[in-house]
Amino acid sequence: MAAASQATLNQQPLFEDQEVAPQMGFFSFPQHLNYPQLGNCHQSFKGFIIPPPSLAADAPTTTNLAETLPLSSSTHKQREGTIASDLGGPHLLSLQRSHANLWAWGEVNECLNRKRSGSGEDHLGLSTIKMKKIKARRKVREPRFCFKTMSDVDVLDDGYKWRKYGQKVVKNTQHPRSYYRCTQDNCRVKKRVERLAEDPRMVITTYEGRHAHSPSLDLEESQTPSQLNNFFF
DNA sequence: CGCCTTTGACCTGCGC
DNA sequence: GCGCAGGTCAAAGGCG
Repeated sequence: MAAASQATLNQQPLFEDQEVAPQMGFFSFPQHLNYPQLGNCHQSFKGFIIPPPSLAADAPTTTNLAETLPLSSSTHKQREGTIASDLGGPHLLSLQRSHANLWAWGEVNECLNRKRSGSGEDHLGLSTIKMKKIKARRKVREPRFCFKTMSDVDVLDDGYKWRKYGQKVVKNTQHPRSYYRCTQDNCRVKKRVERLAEDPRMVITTYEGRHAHSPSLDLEESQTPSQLNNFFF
């Protein structure tokens, strides 16, 4: 795997700018989410951690890397190039910064805020009230991870078996959002798939929760006990 | 027959 | 309290 992708959420971010580094990181598809099918292959799904959408009231529903990251152009281009070369194709892309991803962002931000001395508002202007609301909702939400890919097919082959349990037309979008649930017994992981309104070629996938089992492909093929031990933080 | 998708109804949270 | 929008349920039907 490329050196630039070595940093994960739990590791030292690869940023020169220490002011923004704690909030963002260049990472491989998070291992703790247990998607080896996505995270370990060459076209591993990588992206950028982007500040929570709730921190910017006028933030667009979705963003792209160039618009979002407060990095120097040279830094950005360098990383962008890394992504392109790693992918070797039109696959990978960026995390999405949407309402659907809000709880996940809240979780990331909460961790970051523990390191900071709190005041009425945090460094990015998030009000205490808003934070409380986010935390209140998070009580009933599993951690989420969201990313977008350019793909003709809606459902990515992540190694797990999913059963569709709902579809909903989302306001101001032409394409319906599909809801999937892991078919494994006792596994409550969910997945949402929708196409980007601005660019229907882009598929936005949101995972909610963590699998407590291995991908179905692994079950059928080779699986070692050590692999089974890697599912949790 | 079992598993899956479809789809309308229902539930829930949130903003006003 | 009301209405809206997102999320979920569950019955019905399709498919292998």
